Amino acid sequence: MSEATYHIPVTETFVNVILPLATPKPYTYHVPEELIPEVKFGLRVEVQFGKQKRYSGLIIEVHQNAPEGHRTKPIIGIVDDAPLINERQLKLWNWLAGYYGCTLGEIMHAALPANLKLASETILSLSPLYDGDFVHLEDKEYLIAEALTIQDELSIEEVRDIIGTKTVYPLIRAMLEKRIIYLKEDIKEKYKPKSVACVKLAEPYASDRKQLNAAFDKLTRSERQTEALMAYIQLEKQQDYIRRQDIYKKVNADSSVLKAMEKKGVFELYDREVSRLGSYEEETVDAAELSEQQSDAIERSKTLFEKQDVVLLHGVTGSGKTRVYVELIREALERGEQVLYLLPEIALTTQITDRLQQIFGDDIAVYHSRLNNNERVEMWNAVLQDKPIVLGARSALFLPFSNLGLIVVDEEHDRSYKQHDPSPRYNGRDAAIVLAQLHGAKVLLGTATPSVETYHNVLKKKYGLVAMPERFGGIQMPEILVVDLKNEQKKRQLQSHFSSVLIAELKGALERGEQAILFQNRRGFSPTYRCSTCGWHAECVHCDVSLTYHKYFKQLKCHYCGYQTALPKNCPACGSTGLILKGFGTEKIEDELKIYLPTAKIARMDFDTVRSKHAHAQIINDFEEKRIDILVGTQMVTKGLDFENVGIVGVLSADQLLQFPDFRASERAFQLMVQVSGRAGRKHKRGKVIIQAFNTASPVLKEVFQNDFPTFINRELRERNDFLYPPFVRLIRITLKHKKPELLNDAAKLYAKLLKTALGSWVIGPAVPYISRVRGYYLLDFLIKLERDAKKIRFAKDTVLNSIDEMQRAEGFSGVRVNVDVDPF
DNA sequence: AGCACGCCGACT
DNA sequence: GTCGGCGTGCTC
Repeated sequence: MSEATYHIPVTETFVNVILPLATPKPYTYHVPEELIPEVKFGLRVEVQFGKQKRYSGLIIEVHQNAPEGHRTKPIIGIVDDAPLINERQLKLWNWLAGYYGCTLGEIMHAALPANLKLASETILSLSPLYDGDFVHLEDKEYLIAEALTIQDELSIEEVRDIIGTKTVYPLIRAMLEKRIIYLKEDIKEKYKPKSVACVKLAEPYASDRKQLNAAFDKLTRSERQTEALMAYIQLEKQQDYIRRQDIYKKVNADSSVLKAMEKKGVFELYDREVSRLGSYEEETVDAAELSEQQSDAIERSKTLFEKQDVVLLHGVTGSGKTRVYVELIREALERGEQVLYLLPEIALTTQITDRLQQIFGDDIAVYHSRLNNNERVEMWNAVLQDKPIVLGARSALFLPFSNLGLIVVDEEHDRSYKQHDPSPRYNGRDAAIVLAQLHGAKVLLGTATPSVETYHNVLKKKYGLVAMPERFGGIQMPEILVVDLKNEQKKRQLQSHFSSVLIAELKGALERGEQAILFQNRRGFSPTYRCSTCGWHAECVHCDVSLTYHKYFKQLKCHYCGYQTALPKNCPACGSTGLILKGFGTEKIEDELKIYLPTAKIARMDFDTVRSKHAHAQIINDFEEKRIDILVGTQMVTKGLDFENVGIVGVLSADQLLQFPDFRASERAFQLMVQVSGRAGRKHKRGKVIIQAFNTASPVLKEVFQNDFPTFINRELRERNDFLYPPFVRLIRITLKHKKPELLNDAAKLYAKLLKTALGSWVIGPAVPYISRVRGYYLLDFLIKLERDAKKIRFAKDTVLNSIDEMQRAEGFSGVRVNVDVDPF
């Protein structure tokens, strides 16, 4: 043999992995030889990240390019058999990260169900090498060692609790060195399939029924066992699989009976994995017959879709938009395509889900915030296995669709499509349009009150338009009355917050057996508690907001951070006892209505009354079944509810809607008032809407009153154009946060300089926002207005992000938190 | 998001 | 002095 040993040049294989963290970029790991054939896009791999933590990350690239400048760690293992995401999803993620200025990790964190994101936990145990002599231990070491004799394992968090300090690592390291304890890093699969205890026939009986007699012969001595076998044979005819529980119920047996039969070789006991997602058991029904307007809308949508990707279905409340969606969904299914139907979270009531399930049965799955972590994983898997229709809130657009043909974005105008708090701050409607493009799918935006940007896109012919101006079944639009509260006050007819007209109409409705909905855009009893002598008012200690009085809890509460405190009897500033509650919320309306209408059954629907899991559905159900006469509520009562017997809808204070301090106040007020009006008068009779206002001169009120969308949209577009607001410009809001106001100011000055050097006069700020402090953090805002020019916008976003880095690199500013919000309103 | 390192104020 | 909090930088 020659001296030259043939060294086969093995090219190393690497994978780029995203971790569900806010780190800016993917990380590169090398792949051990034995795993090379298995790695591919979309699989989760277990990797070490940092000194000891391990995570499951997602492979987004497999390549042979060794990274320069640093070593790589190996991947520890592969978690999945099949990819968890597809390439289109990654494209969507990349678009979101680029557009909304966040990291892929943050997107991944938002996109994947919690139970698919695995992270290791550090666990302490008592070392078997340790002799158990506690004498030489320090106090804290003793505490830990003692705890470990009681329970075998401790998490880091538990150690912190025992010691009572935040820093525990030095202690842990010391104990490790003394070999008192050892550490293990556990990464556990969090998803647990649900299984049920089942039973089946053992062989040979399972495959050869003729031998069943022999089985019966084995059981002659036990009546129970014979019965159980008979029960099995009977159940088998109706069910695909038989739960042991089914047998127990039928023959009053317990596990001992089946165990005995297993021993005799008649039955086999096994556990079967079952879905947590309920299946639809009832017969599906045909959708209702189409009205002429609906057939026209369907035809027109289809024609428009030949040339356009996005169509707005502008249909008044009660026009039957859902019926149009149903038809278009059905046709997409017939073409073998998947459909995503998006709704704002709180409109995802059983009213809409039941209706669609009756039509589509098990073809539809519902994805909403009430699902638990295991159910979410099962939804994810169901979509991986090509579930045809998904109905869900905005996060449903992260599900692993392979073949979308249609996305319905219902209540397109609804602002809760925009996520505000944790990054990614994305708009579900806009992301849905991008997702559709990636699939070559069509988007149907539906609403009775189109958003200004959507309608602008219609006017620019970017989107098609289908209008449904008539209500279904020839029902009339409600009659709208605007009541001038100044006038009522002058005539001394105002009873608390109720005009004489409203009270009279409510009484009339009750007498006729009709129901009513009252809308007040504030929860709690009273939004301010103030001193009539010196003007002091109760404020949150952590936030720059006034505290709301909640009568039920007898507490003042902060709606931003949850802080609560008792009502002081004397003014903390001047000692005066002249403290008064000012303003009103839903709780007060409910309370006082009971005085004026003592016989009415009144209920309230707001954040405070729907906290528990089924409360929301319960209230809606009670209202449907007429156990409630008058429903008082916040915006919740405006969304996605269809009731048949609502004679009166009241808006208690239109002023509050119109006074909001941002450029969307008019738009939102118009939408809310029209939406809530739409709840009135569905069957047989024309409904009435009563809008109370002190300032009746607002053009928006007139536009609502006259049901005049064209005038509203024209006026609104003109104003947006004049004052440079969306849709004529793009907005980016940057919020800087820090606990120390002086430091925040200095950081903001530096940041302002950096931004303004690059972007000039488009930068507005730093400005103290409407709420200047939240949860102990002071806030300063920047607003950037940008021309709608892709290159300039890209440049601006890069500048925004780079300047954050630069600002934070400056001495002392690294602790300044920064939120970037693209299209913030 | 952790975790280590290093600086600094409040205790023995 | 030293302990523990907190700001800062880094993780393939």
